[in-house]
Amino acid sequence: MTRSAKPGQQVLVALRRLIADGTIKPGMRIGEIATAERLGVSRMPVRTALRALEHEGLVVKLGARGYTPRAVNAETIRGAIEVRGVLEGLAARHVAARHLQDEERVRLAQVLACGNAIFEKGHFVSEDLDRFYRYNLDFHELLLALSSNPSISLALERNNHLPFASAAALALDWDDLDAEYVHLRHAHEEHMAVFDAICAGNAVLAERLMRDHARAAISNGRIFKGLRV
Amino acid sequence: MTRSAKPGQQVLVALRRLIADGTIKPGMRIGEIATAERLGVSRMPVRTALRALEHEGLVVKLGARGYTPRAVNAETIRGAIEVRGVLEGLAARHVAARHLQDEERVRLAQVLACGNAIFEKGHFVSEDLDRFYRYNLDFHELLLALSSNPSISLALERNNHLPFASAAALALDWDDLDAEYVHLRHAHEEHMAVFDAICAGNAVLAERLMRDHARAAISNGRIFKGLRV
DNA sequence: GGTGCGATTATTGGATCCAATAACACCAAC
DNA sequence: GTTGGTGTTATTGGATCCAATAATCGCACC
Repeated sequence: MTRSAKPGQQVLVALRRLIADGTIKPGMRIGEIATAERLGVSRMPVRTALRALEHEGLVVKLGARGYTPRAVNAETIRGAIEVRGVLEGLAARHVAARHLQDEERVRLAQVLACGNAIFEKGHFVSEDLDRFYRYNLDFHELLLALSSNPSISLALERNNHLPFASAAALALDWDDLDAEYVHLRHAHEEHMAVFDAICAGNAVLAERLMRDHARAAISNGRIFKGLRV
Repeated sequence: MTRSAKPGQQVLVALRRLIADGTIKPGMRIGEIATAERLGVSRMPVRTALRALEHEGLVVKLGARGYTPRAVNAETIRGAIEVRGVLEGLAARHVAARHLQDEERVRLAQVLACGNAIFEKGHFVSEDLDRFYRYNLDFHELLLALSSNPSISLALERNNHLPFASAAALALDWDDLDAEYVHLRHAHEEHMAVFDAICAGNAVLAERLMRDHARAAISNGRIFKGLRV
């Protein structure tokens, strides 16, 4: 570990990376001692990190023989995305049900304006993927923040740790910008539809649109292209 | 701690109790050293337990000065129950959508038969509250198990740690058995309605009924009677 | 040759020790 | 009198050490 941050955080992010990029595959043992030596730290931060990852659902315990990455297949991800859709749908319903203050509506509109700015020139350049990533994250997070129900974010945290399950996971295809343009523009239009439903105070419509937004991510098979199933 | 179990589990349940019964109120500091001495164990299991409780959302960190119980008011609980309703609704929808195997339907019916047995004599004796508690838990857990989406259970675990938020929290009134009878019988009838919708393959109805089942727990003001708001 | 029991070994969980850090208090200077 | 800085102290995070436990390997007996 060349990073100079605190050992605890180092180990946490290092393990997440090792699991995410497949260096440690499901079925392989993750022992405290071996991991500690591998990362050049003591066993203690490794222990802490493993307990944390277990709580996040990224690893599972193997009795007295350490941990192993949780086996994650397409079905698991589909389920996690469905959970996200339902919870974000609940958030959208709440936001639509209580009438927003002007200041709050303006903040939402500003985020959406960022989205419009990305698409208005009619095509993508490669930086636009980064811009969309940022905009997309902002929209989803602001919606949760406006829902005034912290339990929703809390329940979502776990799913968001699973690869491909969070709203941040877009599985962007950096080679086919035109295809991404039409696809992500569609997602952006769904965002705007949710916004319209919220402004109209149509709670059930806002919820359904938000759910469909997640379902679109499921039916979009390209999400799984990077996954070894 | 007089218990002879493993220190780690001891500390975890001890802290949960101390927080649940109000011995440690929100705002009070929970330090590793003080807690370790109080429970007669080393600082290590206390540290582990506090990290776990933080992941569960029961305590929050106070910078470098330990932890404190998360302030939980009626609004928080309402939000958590709503999350539970949405997630259990999703489970019910899944169960209704895929057609159950006979063996699975029988298991559900058996659980419901336990419920019928509790109510058929037309009134409650005090043991019936325990029996209903067990039956209620079985029903909710079986539904989650049958949903074939482990992400739902995972997302629910956090909420279930909040007091009064889980399906196990019924806030039973041990003094007014007759009032409990009519109230819990209503809950039981809701369970049966969900079962009927599942057997009929009516997914949207099953989901709505399950949501309403949780909403009923919200509108049931007695849930909050034990809460210092 | 297979199975069961025992011993050894590896690995996690707990305790104690040490270092780094952040809060608090006190003192001095403006 | 107030404010800023410095020193002390308390508290968490990390490392090392120790004990308990479970798994594996080997040997003996059936």
